[in-house]
Amino acid sequence: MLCRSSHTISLRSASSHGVGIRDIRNDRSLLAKRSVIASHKNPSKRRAPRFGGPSGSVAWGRIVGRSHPPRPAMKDYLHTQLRRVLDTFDAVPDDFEIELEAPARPEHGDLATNTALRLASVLGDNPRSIAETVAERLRAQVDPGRIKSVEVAGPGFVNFRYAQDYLFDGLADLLAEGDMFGRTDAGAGQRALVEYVSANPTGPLTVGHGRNAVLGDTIANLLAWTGYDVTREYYYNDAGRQMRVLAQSVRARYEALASDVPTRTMTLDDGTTVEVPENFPEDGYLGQYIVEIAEALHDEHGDALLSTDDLTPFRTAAEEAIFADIEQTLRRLDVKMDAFANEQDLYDAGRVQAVLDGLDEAGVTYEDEGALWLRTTEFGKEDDTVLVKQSGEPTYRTPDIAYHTTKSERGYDLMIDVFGADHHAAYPDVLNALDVLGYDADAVDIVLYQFVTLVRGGEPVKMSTRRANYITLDDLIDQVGADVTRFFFLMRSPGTHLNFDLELAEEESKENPVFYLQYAHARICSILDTAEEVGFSHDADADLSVLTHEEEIALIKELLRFPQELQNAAENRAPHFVPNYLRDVATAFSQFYDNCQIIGEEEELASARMRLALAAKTVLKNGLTVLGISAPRQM
RNA sequence: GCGCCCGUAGCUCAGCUGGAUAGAGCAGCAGACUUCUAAUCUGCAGGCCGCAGGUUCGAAUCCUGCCGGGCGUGCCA
Repeated sequence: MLCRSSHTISLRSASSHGVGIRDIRNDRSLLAKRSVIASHKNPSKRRAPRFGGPSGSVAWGRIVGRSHPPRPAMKDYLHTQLRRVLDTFDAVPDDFEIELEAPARPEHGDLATNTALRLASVLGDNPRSIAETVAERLRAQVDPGRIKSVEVAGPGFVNFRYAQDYLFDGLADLLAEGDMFGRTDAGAGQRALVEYVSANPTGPLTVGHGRNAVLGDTIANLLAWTGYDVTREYYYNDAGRQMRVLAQSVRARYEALASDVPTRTMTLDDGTTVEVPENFPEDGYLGQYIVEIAEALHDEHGDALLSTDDLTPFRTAAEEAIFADIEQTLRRLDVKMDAFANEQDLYDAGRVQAVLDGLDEAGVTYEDEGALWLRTTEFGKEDDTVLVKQSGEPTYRTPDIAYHTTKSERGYDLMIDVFGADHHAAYPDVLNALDVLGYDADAVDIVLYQFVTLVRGGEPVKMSTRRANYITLDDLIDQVGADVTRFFFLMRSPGTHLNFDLELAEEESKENPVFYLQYAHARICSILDTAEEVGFSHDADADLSVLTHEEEIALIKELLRFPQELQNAAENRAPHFVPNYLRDVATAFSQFYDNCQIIGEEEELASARMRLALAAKTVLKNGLTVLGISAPRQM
């Protein structure tokens, strides 16, 4: 009796006039989250108001990408110069792509190109001699104020060395830009939607959700820093089986509180047993938080809810309580959301129906064994996929497709989904369906991350989701702190399986790489303060050209890479580039600090070094900000 | 079986849109604090880049086939 579908699709009508949705439940969740979907009920409108808008999206903070055109990067400059040279060769194809990169070894210069090597077969000449010609022509046209030398080396590389004035100009720009340094405009004028977390409100966030949240939040930051107008969105399923079982779980606990209810013994997957109230669902949620929600309901309503068959009060109470918990956890991690979207609104707005109609019109669905199928075999899958179950209830995939159509219609140029590896089989269906329905599936980009395994002293931590005796994301933050948690999730590529050793994280938090970065920042703050206390000062027109020490030059070069690093990280959806780069910055600063004094030097040099230290602090601060990690003034 | 991810130093991982002598952190060994934060720095040691073929002037990187681990392959989400 408790087990009624919220959404029943009649297949009889599906085959002829398109499916109809009988929505038995009209009393929508009372959640404070207002929907982004409700305002897009009209599918014919392909363009939605700019983000925020009448949807009244809920936010607790956002970063809006402010565009700040940087001075043309050296890479771009040399790219142009090289292109001009290549145009003087007849046989070079127009679409030949010039590659410029920073060599691994400093003796190979600051930038290098393999152009001659790659042209050897095309031009039928040996790479060395092509390189000589290219280098010679470049030398004749390149601005000596920017490029000090153009040399041929190795098998035929052309290596470039920066003129020192270029470095000093760059450093001055960096300082002038301050907390804007690093921002670029590749995404200017474009809108991006990043969907992440998207955990259903059935329990506390897990460590896996944490990886998702931190990855998504940081990718959103990166896009904002590269000029995109970014919206951060959380989607959850509140209309399906999961929430029903959740409500049933709460109800069973509530009944046990309100009256004497017989218990029964339930056997779990791992063979252990647990005593539950008689009416507790077979696949119910066993966590203590369910009991607490039931207790709160009982405190408020007494036994009054015993008489109703309606699950709504239980579901609503659970959803509200759990979402409050989830938001609290996300806040601790400084994970920001602009908007929430839910499944129920998609039904209410007719969007699920519209998808089924559209797919039907496209002829990619059929009815069999009482279910409605999507012909995924035509997209290269082994089997077709069920869209609507025999019970008349759509599978999660169907509203998922509908949700993505609403994203497209809201006019985003780029849509990123952050999914756990367990979703990799599902998202191709969504993309293919979008394509069939006439949406631009190419604008959707999926970031898949591998699972997190908690390890203690080399041994995997045994966790049972069923029992809810797992270490939650909150627990993890309690143990190692928000900064370490974020950093750990960000320092490795999403594609690699993450072994999170709790013992190591607790014991060695002092040795944790995140402290290395924070320490460098704090140290700079202290150095600058101390220098000022003893009477040194610096201002914007300090002469930077006195910075000629090897470590000073190396540090400047490292700092100037920052905008490009952020851009690479954003383009590749690879947040882990940033911690890796920042470690190099911190190292370069420490080496500078080790070799170069401020206090005790003559005033001009001291001022210039203070400016350089300030620049390093700026890059560390900005980088940590992108990562959502604090940059303390002292440690 | 099929699909996707992973396999690099003792450990955890970068590097993978092909480039020059394969890197970092931790662990190990040896050094550096009367000096602006030693949570730091310097040096040493540590590698058939899972295996075998192939493509290329050049392969950790691309292709094929194996081996090993993970995740999928639900009318669960």
